[in-house]
Amino acid sequence: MTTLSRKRSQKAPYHHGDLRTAILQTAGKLLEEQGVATLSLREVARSAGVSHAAPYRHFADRDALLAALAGEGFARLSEALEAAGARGPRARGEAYVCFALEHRQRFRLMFGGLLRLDAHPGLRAAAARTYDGLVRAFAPLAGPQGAPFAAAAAWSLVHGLAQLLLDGHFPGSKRGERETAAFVRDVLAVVRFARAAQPSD
Amino acid sequence: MTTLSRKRSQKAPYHHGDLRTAILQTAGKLLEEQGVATLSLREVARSAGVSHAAPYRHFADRDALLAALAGEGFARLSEALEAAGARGPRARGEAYVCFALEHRQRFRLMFGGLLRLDAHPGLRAAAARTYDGLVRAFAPLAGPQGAPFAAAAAWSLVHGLAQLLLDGHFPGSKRGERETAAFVRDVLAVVRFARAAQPSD
DNA sequence: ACCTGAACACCGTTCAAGT
DNA sequence: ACCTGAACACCGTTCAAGT
Repeated sequence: MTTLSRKRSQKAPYHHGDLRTAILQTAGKLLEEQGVATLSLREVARSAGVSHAAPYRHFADRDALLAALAGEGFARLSEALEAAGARGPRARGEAYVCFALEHRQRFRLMFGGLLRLDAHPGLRAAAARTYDGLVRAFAPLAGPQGAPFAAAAAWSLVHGLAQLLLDGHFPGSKRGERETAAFVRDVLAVVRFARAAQPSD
Repeated sequence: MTTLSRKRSQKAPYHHGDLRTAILQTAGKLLEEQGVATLSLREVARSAGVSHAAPYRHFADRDALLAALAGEGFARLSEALEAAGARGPRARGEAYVCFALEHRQRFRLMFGGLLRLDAHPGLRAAAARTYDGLVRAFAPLAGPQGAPFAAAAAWSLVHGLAQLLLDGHFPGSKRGERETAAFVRDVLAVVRFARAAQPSD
């Protein structure tokens, strides 16, 4: 049943052309539906229509698949932040929270601590790009020596807000998208970043 | 066969007096050593010296044990925050980050999203006490109507900072306690909370 | 009341064997 | 090169049976 040479074989032969991509897609869908904890390699394989050993041709083990999914997540997050960042720092912050709320399980996988960044090449780099983007964005606002701290504070703020919203820790956070967006705006609006750090005691 | 009537039996009969507590302690130790992902009920039982089915007398399932561990965590976090809060809001924030760094896996369990707060009675209440303490602490600083937003912002800030530090997302965060504490101070020092929210566009 | 041992269905991982 | 099926050690959970 593939395009050029072969016509209507009964069963697809080995795979549908790119099993690695197919597995990542299937796993991504299952991840978002049910979370990391119950995401099994065997179910992914079943769902992709291959034997339970087939994924091992493309991923060293379950952790490697999870790391690939997290890597995709960091890349998409960076893209979303860069796109929104053009409309200013506040839009960037809101985009961060949006990403978390729209890809809940992916976000949890990225920051849940199941994956050690050091153990997976490329994953740390993908994560670092997110931070770099923030530092660049804050350089004009906080001055050269203040930028890393301001960027760290800003990232912490939106990251914590996203995480606590996901967990439902704020009273009344079960409301709709509209109300959540307003809550996010109001929380972010209350914060100011000082141009320079003060002596800390 | 209990304390009064029995002297030196060969083997302890059923358990060492309070299996529930023993399991919680063993599980807490194993959790901190190896993380949630690989914490198995069977290993806890083995490590506590009972059969693998014994824990089910005290916990409905693995999730219930994890929820109990998380509940302990929220209670201890609240205590630590109240104690430090007497020395001012900044000390409270630093105590939050300290707790996360000193109980890394417990903290991840509390906020990793493996447990749905609604599914475990008492867990949400324990978590809510943390937020309540923050709102009370921010009432004098941010005014009555600003307090919830300021408290949410403050919690988000220290929570995100803790989480990102745990994951090693800040360059150079592999240094010692001293340097980490200084970094935390500098990041927190850069943030100001406005008395009232401004129009958001 | 509290714990044990066997049993079941599932999983991650490996490996010889197939095409 | 890429995939399969059997196999192994492990796990969560249940349940009849022991004390």
